[in-house]
Amino acid sequence: MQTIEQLLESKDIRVTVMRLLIYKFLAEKQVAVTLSDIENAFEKADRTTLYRTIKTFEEKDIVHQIDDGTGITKYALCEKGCNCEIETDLHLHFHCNNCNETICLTEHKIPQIKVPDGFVSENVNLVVKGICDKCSR
Amino acid sequence: MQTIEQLLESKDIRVTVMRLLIYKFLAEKQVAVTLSDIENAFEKADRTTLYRTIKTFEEKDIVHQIDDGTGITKYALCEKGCNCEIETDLHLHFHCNNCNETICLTEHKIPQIKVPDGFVSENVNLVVKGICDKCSR
DNA sequence: ATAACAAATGCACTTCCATTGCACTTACTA
DNA sequence: TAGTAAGTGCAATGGAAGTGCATTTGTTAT
Repeated sequence: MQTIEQLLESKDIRVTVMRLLIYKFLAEKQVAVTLSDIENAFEKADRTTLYRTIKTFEEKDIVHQIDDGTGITKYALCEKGCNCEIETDLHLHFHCNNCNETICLTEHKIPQIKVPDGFVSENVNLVVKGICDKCSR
Repeated sequence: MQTIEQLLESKDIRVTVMRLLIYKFLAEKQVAVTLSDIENAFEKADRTTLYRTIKTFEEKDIVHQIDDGTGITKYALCEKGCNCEIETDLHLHFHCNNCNETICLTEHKIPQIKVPDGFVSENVNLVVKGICDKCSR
């Protein structure tokens, strides 16, 4: 079990207090979060810092960006072994129309999508919308 | 073959010059367009009018909204028989990373997606990104 | 230890798109 | 044809993303 510090270092990310806090925040959350969510959780920190931290995490494949169709980009921690940069590893996201939360269904891989001749598929984004398990109970 | 006027009337949309023009514009386009695209095509018209016209069309299922991940919402005319409000009729969209255009692949239905127990799927949004046939030649 | 440098942070500002309120105009209806 | 409802145009707002620059913090080499 490696510490967060070790994880960050292994990804060539300098360890700072802010980054540790943001990482922990993301780790606690089971759902994808918006920048505003993070902002509200860290009222003392500047939005720019949070923004750039997330961008750094994204570049280094610590978080991945999710576009769930709400118009606001969300972010979620990559799971161990999540190779979100590799096309074949893409998982789908579930957006709850009730609680408005977006969840990574990591174990649900996206089926191979056929595109017409001449089209080259590089990337697939699949969002299922509906009611999540918490809300459907 | 029904005229555009008849189509609009059948959907309870009052026929106006502006609406006819916007409909024709959308019909000519083979790709999904942004509000700005429409705005540029009708420099004399106000942005608000275009915006609200599109929203009206959307409510009446004449156009459907596409979120291709560029952050800018696009719109495309529903094909005849396109029941975009019905889950099983969802088609996928292809976004070209080169020319930045988004195309409805109407004939490509989205495969049935399985979600975990407790989750209720109401809607599926699938965007494939890559290179379109025009750009890959 | 500390000077020097690089990276991280905070503040202010900008841009872009979506959306709304209100006044005015156009189109249907009695 | 007058009255009313809907459509349109102008102005303004708001939210989110992104950038420039000064300041602070952390790292490295002397």
